[in-house]
Amino acid sequence: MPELPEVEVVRAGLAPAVIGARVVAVTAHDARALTRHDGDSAAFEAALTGRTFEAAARRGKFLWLPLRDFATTPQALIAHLGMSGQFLLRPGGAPIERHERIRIDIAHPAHGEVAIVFSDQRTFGSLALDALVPTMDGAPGGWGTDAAVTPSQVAHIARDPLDAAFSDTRTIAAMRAKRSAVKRVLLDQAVVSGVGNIYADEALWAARIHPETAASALSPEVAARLLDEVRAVLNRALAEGGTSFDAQYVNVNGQAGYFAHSLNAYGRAGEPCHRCGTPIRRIVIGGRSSHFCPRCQRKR
DNA sequence: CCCATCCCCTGTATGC
DNA sequence: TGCATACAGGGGATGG
Repeated sequence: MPELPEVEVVRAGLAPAVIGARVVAVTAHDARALTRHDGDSAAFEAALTGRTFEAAARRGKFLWLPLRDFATTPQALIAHLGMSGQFLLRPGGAPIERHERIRIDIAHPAHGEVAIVFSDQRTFGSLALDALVPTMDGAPGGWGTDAAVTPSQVAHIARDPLDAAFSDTRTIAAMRAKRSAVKRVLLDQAVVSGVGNIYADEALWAARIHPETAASALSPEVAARLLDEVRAVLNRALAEGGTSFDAQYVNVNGQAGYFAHSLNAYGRAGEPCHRCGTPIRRIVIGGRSSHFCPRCQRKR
């Protein structure tokens, strides 16, 4: 479940099940789900078995579960869901899922035996064990953790707009330093994280900005308004459990979110704009489809 | 730095 | 009906 709201739904679902739980067994069915891991499947299984999860954290679209220290370098199990990754919580011994890639059997002091199933149709998602490194700004690494660390693979990812330590001022400056189309800049996880193709289109529609506008051409005020709309749409989607078009995008219990009903631009090519009735247009920017209202979102 | 292109995969919808 | 093609919410690598 790719974008921030969907990933946060997963993080929040995992947290109560995994915090304080000990890994009893790990089964990596498919090595493609370990492309981020430095080592083979056997090494991953061995390194994770016996460890205890201490938290469930997230920054942007990255998730990580910090592991209780073994008096070595602090580590976390890191996950990126890619396009179609899912974490499903199942009873211990539950049958294998259709696109199951990795299974982590845990024992929780209160909930007993649970299987964490990482399932992924398109295999762009992956898990890894990664070292935790200090954050640049000394603030907590992300949602769900007080520790000022992130996995090394997350160090280059900007804070997301729902992060308490997110800086509007710095993000606006970073956006305006780019001459690329604002749509591309919203998708650049090193500038602002957590925004994907759906919510970029929705925020631009709400802010009435044409997606091909150069980010550098936005005034500080307009950039600030765009950022406010990004935050607003992420919060609304989160409140509705995320956006689900099909069975790929579900929470840890396999349930879909409701935000698809609230979309104003994404996937609505040819349908009337909810503000002015003009048909929504679809163009390609940076190889990704972009949906906008040609009347409300003028290029200036 | 910026940009376009390609890659990793599987499944579904669409057009011929 | 079969077959080819386009497209899908991600990110990273590469070459110009």
